[in-house]
Amino acid sequence: MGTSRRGLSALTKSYEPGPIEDKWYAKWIEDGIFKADPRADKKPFSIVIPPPNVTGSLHLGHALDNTLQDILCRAKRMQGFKVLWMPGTDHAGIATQNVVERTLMAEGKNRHELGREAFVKRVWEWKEEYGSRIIGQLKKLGASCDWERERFTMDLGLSSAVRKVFVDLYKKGLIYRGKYLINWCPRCLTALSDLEVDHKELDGKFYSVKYIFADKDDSSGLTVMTTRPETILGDAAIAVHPRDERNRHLVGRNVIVPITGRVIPVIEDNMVDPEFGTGAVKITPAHDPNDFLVGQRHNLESIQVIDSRGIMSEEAGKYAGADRFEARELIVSDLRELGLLIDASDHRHSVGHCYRCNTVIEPYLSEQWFVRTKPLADADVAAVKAGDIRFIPEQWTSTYYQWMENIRDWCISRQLWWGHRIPAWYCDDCGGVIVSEEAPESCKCGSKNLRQDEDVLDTWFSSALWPFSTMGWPQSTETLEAFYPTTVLVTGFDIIFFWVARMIMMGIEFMKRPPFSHVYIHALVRDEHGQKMSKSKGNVIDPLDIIDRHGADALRLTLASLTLQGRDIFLSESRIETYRFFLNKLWNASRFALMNLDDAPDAIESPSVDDIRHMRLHDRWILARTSDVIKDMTDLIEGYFFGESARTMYDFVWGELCDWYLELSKPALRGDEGSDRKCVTQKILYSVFRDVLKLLHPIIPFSTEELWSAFAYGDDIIGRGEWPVPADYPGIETAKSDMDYIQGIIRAMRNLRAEVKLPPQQMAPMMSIRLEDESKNTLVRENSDLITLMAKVENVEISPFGSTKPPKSISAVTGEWEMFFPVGSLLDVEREIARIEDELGKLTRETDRIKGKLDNKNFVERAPAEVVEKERMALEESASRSLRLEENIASLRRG
RNA sequence: GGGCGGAUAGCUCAGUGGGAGAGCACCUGCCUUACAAGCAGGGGGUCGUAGGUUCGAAACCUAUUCCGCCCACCA
Repeated sequence: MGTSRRGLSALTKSYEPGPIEDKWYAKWIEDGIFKADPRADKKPFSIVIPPPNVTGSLHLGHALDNTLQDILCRAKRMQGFKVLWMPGTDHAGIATQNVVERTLMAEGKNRHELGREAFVKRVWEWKEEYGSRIIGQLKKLGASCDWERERFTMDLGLSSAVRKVFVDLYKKGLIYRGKYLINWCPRCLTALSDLEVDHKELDGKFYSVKYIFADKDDSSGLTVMTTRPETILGDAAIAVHPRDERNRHLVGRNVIVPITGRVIPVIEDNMVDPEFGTGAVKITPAHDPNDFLVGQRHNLESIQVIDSRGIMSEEAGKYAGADRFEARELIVSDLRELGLLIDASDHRHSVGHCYRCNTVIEPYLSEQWFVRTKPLADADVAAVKAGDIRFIPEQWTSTYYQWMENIRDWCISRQLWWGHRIPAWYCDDCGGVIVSEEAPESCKCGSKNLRQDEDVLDTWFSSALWPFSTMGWPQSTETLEAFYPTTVLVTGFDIIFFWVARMIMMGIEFMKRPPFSHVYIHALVRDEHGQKMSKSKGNVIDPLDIIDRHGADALRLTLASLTLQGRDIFLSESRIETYRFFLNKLWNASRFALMNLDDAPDAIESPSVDDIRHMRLHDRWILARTSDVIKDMTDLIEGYFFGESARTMYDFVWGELCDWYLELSKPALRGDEGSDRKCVTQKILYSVFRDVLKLLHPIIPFSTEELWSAFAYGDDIIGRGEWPVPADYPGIETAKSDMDYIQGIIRAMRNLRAEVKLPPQQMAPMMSIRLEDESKNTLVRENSDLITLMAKVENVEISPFGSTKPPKSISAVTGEWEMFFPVGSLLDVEREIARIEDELGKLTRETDRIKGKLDNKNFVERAPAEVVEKERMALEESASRSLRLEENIASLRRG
């Protein structure tokens, strides 16, 4: 007996995550296993992290997103890929500026007192202090990013990429500047893109207002309906539909705007729905997006009565200085007094809100920069249609098309201080505009009075470049060469338009290739009742708190298990416990195995083909099932079936390995030391646990790593280990159906025991069980005691019948105590040889077919290289498989 | 208005043509030398509704109801 080198004594009696996790994370970093080597001679696999906001603290969305990415990266490393997982953070313009402004406010200051330069400096300081917090939290989760490559969207390199992209698009005419009606947040005091507006249904009033005709002798008028009476002050026309029989006679007449007394024309425009309301619409070009378009078509004046702060402007006359909502009330009451308010009915309608501060958006006329998106979007739709980009689950494809095909120009300028300043300069002398990557010395007119545009870019502009800007673009780098395009993007559906679509846009435009071939869209994490988690509801589960109490592995396993394609995740504490219990089960099963390997020779190994002779049914069965699970897991990971893969392991480890194999292996393990039976069982434990730990490692890296080291499988930490390969022992396929049969019988017997209330540990001399088939033939008669049964499974006898399903009926009779239990079978050598030979035949025919194909000159020369390569690999594979099968036959004959 | 998803056990959800399942909760019995964070057994569902296809439907088709989400310029 060799000295034990296994770490049983080091294993606590139950699974305690705390100290293990920090220890292993430090070791992984020290060993540099997360580093991506672009020069490695391996197939590439790359992911760029969805950069969390620097303001952020790890929430469950991040936890899920990064768990899934980590599972993929770790599995791919084990499968022999060179893996790059690119980490970093986003400067998150408005969000970060708001946070820092709040800290200023607490000091009784505001950013304007500080001035732009000092304020931006202050944000940088804030970023240096807090920006790394989320990175530390990702490490807690176990994220295997290549941290040495960490990027920030406002790094020097990324900033120069931003300027280059801006200038290029400007030169191509895809970026322009102009005065348009945009979404404006009166609190943040900046423009927002259409996407940054949240539409919410609100209860409001629908006011019917009378506009008197301007003709001196006519005191009648027409009625229009509005939800925003305060904009009456900015009315420039009344519009009706050209084919509206009810109203078309009004066209050409003039009406008097209530309160202001301004005289405006009645015009015709297709935008009006003749069926809706009175069929006549007031047109306020400066305060409504539709009206703005009508105003442009008819060359109407834009009268701005609300300013950037949402306050009525000088143009609003006596209402000037009032808040827009106050003004609404005042005007309604004035209209009522004037007798011009016909009606005010309740009306539910959708109102835009700022996605950052929830303030009601004001359509606001101002000078902004835009990206002309239509020409870019066409190529992006084409890329998805051509299959260059695949959405998983597929249903998101149509969502993407729908948006891309109806895309509108993207307002990219923001009136903020934190962000990438727009690289445009204005000449105070000639009024010219210079767009350039670097600050120009002077204007074309020779003037040096140049001012840079005050605005910064939408934060999503820089994140749109993330997949290539982080890899060093616009320089050409080894990293880009090796890892662009990335393999898969993993993110939530909430940023498909904000981010995914725009990355595709920029990737195709600047790299000529889509930035990723797969987009895995995962669900939202909600609370156990399906409610969105929010601080106000008090239903937030903090992942860091979960990690503290249950460990990162428990959280990761829970999230992975609940991730089923296309379905939201409802999370609760009790659910996390379920999976923590699993970790404990795995832990204790490992302790059991280690205990029984402890007296094994040091040089323990996997079972060999010759060992099959000493195996019992359950031995062959567990090897077969392990092989199945390896194959399943490989496919499931490849297809992004996270929930299914976690479930597969859960069910296999708990329901098969622990519940059945470990129990059935006990008699052999208690046998004489060095006996063939004991030795072969030890080999099986050794090899099955090795494969199980490997398969679980991507999902629960910390605990598997700890167990791996306790098993002393090798000096290599598990992250460098290879992905397991399905073993091919003779006789294991038939073991599965035979085992099914036995399990059926055992379950039936336990059932019966419970029904007749047979105490545990007690033999039942007066009871036997008779199992019958459908024709009432007695198949099995057995004493019901479980221990006896186990002993019987151990001493297998040859079965006279070949049924693969348990008998239909079972009845208990009292009678003589009779032992007769022909369960399962020993390996039927002749039958197994015949089966293998049959398989070998099929394999030979397949080999011949491929050989023929490869001998065909046309095929080799004309077919795509990868197809030919695939066939070559298939040939190699089947050749080595034939060899294995022949060895198996030889071994069976020897035995 | 357009699009998408869901409806299966008390709860949360698997199950893509042939025995209705898991976890949690509940009941019964067990501290059996890996694990009481465990083991064994059990109760509980006309698979939203109505048609259709099929020898056979929880699954496929059609219609319908309810719930959730996304998009959209309904003044």
